[in-house]
Amino acid sequence: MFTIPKGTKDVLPRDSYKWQFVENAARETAKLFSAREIRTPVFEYTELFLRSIGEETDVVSKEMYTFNDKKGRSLTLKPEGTAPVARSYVENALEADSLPLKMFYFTPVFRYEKPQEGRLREHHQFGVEVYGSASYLMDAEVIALANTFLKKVGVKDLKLNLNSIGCPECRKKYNEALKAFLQKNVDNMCSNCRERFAKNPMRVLDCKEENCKAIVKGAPRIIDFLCDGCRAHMNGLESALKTYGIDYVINPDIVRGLDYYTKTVFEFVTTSLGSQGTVCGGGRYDNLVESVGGKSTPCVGFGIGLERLIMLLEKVGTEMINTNRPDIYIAPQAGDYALQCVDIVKTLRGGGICAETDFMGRSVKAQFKYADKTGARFVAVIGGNEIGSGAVEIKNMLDGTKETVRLDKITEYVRSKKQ
RNA sequence: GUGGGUAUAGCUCAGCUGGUUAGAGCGCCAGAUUGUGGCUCUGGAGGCCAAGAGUUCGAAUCUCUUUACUCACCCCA
Repeated sequence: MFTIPKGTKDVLPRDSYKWQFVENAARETAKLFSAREIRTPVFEYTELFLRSIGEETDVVSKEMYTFNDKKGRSLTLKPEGTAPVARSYVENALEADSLPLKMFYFTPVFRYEKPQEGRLREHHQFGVEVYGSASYLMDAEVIALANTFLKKVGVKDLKLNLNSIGCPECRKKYNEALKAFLQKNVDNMCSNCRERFAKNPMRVLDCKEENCKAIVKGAPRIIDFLCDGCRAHMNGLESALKTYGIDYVINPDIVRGLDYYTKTVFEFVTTSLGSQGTVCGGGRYDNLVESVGGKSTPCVGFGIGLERLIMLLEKVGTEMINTNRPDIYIAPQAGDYALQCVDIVKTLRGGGICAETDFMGRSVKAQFKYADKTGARFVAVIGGNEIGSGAVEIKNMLDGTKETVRLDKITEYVRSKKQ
């Protein structure tokens, strides 16, 4: 017996409607905001991710699926969706299109991690990336897009956490201040944090160790060290969010783990998913395009984890509309009528009706059960009476009522009733 | 990468201190008189009890190893 690789999941026929529901909502929302779809390959040259995400990050340093192809080129399965879009933007000179350019995508992303609740080695993201605008209005727009989508899909208890990690200039000052603050307690921190202190002191802030939590209390916050430009950006974003009517909390602790972020960072977080509560993460990355070889271009974007989102919807009991149901099931009264049923089904399908019939030689009763389970909206039995009279009783499976319809009018009948 | 936990039918789980043919619920299939679902009742199919080794007269049950899964840390979606 073969088993599925660790950290991956099949989407089964009985569940695929959930994905379709979420993806349709995402597409509709993207369209509402005039974002257009972009598709990039599942793998890229490894160098792209080293440059853009940052070699010191966990994602790059230990989580990438990297391999050599037959010509010895180093390729990597995409560990996130943003860098490939940046590569494509530069490579295809998309700045020649009118800016701002709003894009969205669906993509699998691969990270070699230890799987747990809400964390997989292959997961899927709905992502949005907007290029060309440095305005805080665009940050708000992108957040509003995410918010609209999440609302549309039916999640309620998500909290928007907002922070600014400044530009490289303010961050440098902040790191110095933070180090100075932590200096006296370095010896009392956990071993992880001692390392973090040296490499990236900001990471000490979200340590869960009680000791470190205590040490960190009262630490300077990046948000207090913003330069005038970054501060104005943040203030502007806040007022724009108020205009959109989107609630948020400033959370000085959120620091995204990818090096390309600047200024605005945000997360939509839930408490219903255990410790993997981040359903959507994003922010501004004004230096990414340049680091990938293009000309300096301001950008904002986010990624939403589809598995986590669907898990959340299941948990809070949101109804995901199942569109994978036959409109009508045509049941042969006995095997002799199978061909007549095929003929009727053929006609119905020609008219755009999703029609199904028996392929198992089952009794009428068993066919009704089957039709019920597949969610068929109507059922009609075809036998001697119907062929003789040219009319059939069509049963409405929702309320059990029946109506008599002429055999050559079934398509019109179902079409008029099905919406 | 670091720690816990769990492995028995398709799914969720019972199987007490080791004792004969391994159980339930759900699901699946089929019946409950004549061509009609959802409720109820009856019957049926389906398990090398994760794998390997050991202890024992005897192991799903005890011990060890392996593997898988899972949760938390880390990181992220």
